[in-house]
Amino acid sequence: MELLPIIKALSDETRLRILNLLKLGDLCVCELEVILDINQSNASRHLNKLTNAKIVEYYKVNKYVYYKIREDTLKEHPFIKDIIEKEIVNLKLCQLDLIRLEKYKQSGFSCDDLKEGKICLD
Amino acid sequence: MELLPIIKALSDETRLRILNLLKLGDLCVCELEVILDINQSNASRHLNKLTNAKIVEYYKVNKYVYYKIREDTLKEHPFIKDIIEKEIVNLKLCQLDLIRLEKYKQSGFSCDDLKEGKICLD
DNA sequence: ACTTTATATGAACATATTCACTTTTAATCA
DNA sequence: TGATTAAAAGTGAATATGTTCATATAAAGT
Repeated sequence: MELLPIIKALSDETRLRILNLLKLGDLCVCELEVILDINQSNASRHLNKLTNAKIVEYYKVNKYVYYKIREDTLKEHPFIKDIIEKEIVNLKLCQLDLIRLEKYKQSGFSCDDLKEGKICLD
Repeated sequence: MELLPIIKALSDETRLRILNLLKLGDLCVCELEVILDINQSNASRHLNKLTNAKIVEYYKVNKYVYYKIREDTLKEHPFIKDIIEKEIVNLKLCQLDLIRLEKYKQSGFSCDDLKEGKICLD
């Protein structure tokens, strides 16, 4: 509905990186922190912007808050989908993030393990 | 090529309004000033941002600088075209701008008349 | 050459955004 | 109930962005 807040929400590299990861599946805040190597406060704020723009939404599972892309908004504003699927792919940082995401997934670790430094994605 | 500067250039209402007008044909700076009712400095700066992002380009005719949308960039980044053609249309201000553009065109006046206050678009 | 004028740019200011650090909230688990 | 903890929210500093006024530039017309 609100075009400008959407474009503004998309005009930040960290937020594009977040969408780049969420494109492949829901993730909770602490997972995003580790994979993107950003602090909790930052992650929360950027997720809040994306939420306000209705680009993502969240749901809770136990202690964790999972974020996911809102398909209804993507359907209403196809250009967002276009950016996420076709444009972001070319950003170097996003490509590296995907490698880190893959490492994380293959590690078999869960959120509970993250904060204990059990995982090194570098 | 540079995604983020493009999205940032699009994340401002005045610049979207400019693109909304240029979509229907090239316009010079002074025409944009009058139709959008913004001052010259502002117009110039916003046009500069759009130019840097390679969304528009300019050419000179006599004393006037005309701006036009860069079709090559739109082809390379279809989401821009999508925003200009399908999204902007819903912005109230853009709709009003189109009415003013129409009035200007039908007035038969040229750039040379603009500064003399011969035209009232309200 | 001089003046005019369309556009660009510099400087100052106001506002908005981002970030790190800290505190709060709310839920979970002992 | 009390402790723990994931996430959100407050604060202030740093940076970025937008606006205006004044001036510069560069081309056109006289």
